[in-house]
Amino acid sequence: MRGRPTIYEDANIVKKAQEVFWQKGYSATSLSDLQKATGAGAGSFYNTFKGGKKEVFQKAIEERRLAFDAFKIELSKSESPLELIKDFFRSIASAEENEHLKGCIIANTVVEMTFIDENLEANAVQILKEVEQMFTEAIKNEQTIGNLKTQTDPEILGRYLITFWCGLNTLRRMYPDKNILKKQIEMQLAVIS
Amino acid sequence: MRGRPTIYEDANIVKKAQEVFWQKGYSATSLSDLQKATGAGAGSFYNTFKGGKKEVFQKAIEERRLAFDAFKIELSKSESPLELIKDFFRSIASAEENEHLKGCIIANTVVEMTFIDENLEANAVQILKEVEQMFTEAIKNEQTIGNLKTQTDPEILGRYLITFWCGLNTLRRMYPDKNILKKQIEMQLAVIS
DNA sequence: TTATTTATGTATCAATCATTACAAAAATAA
DNA sequence: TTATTTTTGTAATGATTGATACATAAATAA
Repeated sequence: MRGRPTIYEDANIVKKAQEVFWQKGYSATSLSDLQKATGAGAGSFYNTFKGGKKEVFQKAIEERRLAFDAFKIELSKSESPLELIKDFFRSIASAEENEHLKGCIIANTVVEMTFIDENLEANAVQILKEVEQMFTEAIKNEQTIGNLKTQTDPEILGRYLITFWCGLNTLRRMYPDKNILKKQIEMQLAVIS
Repeated sequence: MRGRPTIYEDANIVKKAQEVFWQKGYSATSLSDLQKATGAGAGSFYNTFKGGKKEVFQKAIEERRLAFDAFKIELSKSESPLELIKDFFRSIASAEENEHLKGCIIANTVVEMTFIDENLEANAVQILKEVEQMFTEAIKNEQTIGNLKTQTDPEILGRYLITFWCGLNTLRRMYPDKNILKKQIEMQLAVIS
């Protein structure tokens, strides 16, 4: 390969940019913020991402989708997928305060982008729907096996969990407190049993 | 009273500005947006609100708090407060698509302002906590009277409802569909019975 | 070595940002 | 009428926005 070697790798820029977007959202994050966070100047930045700020944001969101996909694979290998999902919720309680305040970047994006950018909005909604689908299928399977008392439509229960996930996204900011969150999470998970 | 008469009344500017903030949030709303929406030019605008954009936003949020307070008074007069609260949730389902996409301006603000403006954030969180408190007390009363089967701590159930409220704020955008929302709302309200 | 290619750093762009300055308009008080 | 007060509209402010232009650095291929 010819040419001056790359210092600022794409993946690393996206990773650093994601951190900023996660905290401040899309609109409130300036290119100056991104340059400070990634170290890359305007030259490198626009050389790597012709689409500018928006493209990097999209990549940051896409990276998050991959994280969900990885969890999905873990789920498919698990002997008790629903328990894994429940533990996923439970793990929220013990997160650091800073993590509570950041919340879920996908849910944040749905709220922020509604009248701002149709594509970014639809993208984020789609990811949440995929997560919901993951919940729904896990519940459906457990019901089929006979591991669940509740016979409520798994579609409703899946939506219940994604609604909870999004509600938790705000509740964590209201109460970034381990004990409060833990109690709340256990209470809501008990509905799926 | 001396001086040129006011064309753009404070309350009306706030009302029109609120509509824009509700849709686009704080950061993505420019003063140009507000001037277009309110009709008032920079002169009138800064003459009325010395604090500029931020002050108008605060006033818009405060107006929303007043709406909640009005509901609280209605609640105190009602013979079945909990049922009124439930109907409040049920009424969400039949809102217009545009209303779904706007969501709850307070919940939106909590999400948007976290790392942007400490005061606006804390303000919005406080309002959500007051609404939660309203839920909690209504539930507590019904339990005392003996109208509720569930003996779960009313504090937990109040938080359950505010979590649902915030979750719904995102779910409505995922599914701005009357039937889907209605089913979901009934299912979640059934927990409080 | 020399030509070519790619990445980087810096200067700069026009556009927009929130805000201020200020003169004219439009009312009342004297 | 004239002085005073307040609101309004417009022009301008300096700062910041996202993005581009371009020379230079730093590598490989010929």
